Amino acid sequence: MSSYIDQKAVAALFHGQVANSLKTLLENHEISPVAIEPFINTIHDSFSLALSSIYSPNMASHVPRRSSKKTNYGAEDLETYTVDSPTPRADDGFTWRKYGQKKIKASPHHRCYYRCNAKHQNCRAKKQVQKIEDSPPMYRATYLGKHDCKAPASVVNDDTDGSKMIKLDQVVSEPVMPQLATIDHQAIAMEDQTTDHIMNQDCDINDFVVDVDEDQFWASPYHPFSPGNFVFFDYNPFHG
DNA sequence: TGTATTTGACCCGC
DNA sequence: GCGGGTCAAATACA
Repeated sequence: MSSYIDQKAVAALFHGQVANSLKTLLENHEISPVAIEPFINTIHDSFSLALSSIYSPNMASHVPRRSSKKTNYGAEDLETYTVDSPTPRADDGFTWRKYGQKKIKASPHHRCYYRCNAKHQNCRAKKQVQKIEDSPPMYRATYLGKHDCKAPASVVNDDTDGSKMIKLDQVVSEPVMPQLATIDHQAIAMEDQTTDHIMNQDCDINDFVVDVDEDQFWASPYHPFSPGNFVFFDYNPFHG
């Protein structure tokens, strides 16, 4: 458990290395103060996420846990995990279709039910979103089951120095791949709390960490400043 | 007109 | 019976 926490914190800190890009842009006078804001938000949120990963009592919520209730109407034994976020984000890389909303007794807020809306793909993944705090606003998304559909992002190999590159199929305003990391054989979703801020400011920065052949890294396409370019933050705590 | 959302009813486990 | 999850008709919207 602590291993996962450390890795998540490290991952978030690596994410904060977007500061390097900001530094370069500032040195070259390439961007305006307005354009800087997404970077600042990214850096700020990355460190906040890192700290929360270490200290937050909610960190246990990121651990995959079995659903205690056996409803789901014939669904298989689903592995679930939860992600807390200050925004009720829906753009987590998949298209979700809302199919229900329920008032929960134990909470003053409604719980919303979504299922994967992948076209022509019989995906049975589901998602529940519920507001768990008012101030500051905090939402908890519970993901149930695995996606049978193809994620809207693809992984391609890069010939250079063994790096692997994430290529988004969608660009601005399209959903962002959720940050799925597999650590110790546990599926863990790492919420990118920064993406919403950035997306809301019409800045196309999509960041995610993936696990490919046990090598983890950040890939950050920095549109519109350097369209088509990806910045890699090699991250591999195992190979230190 | 097709698609997504809303919402009350129904189903199921405890 | 209660509470949570799902269904499906009605409604909204592009």
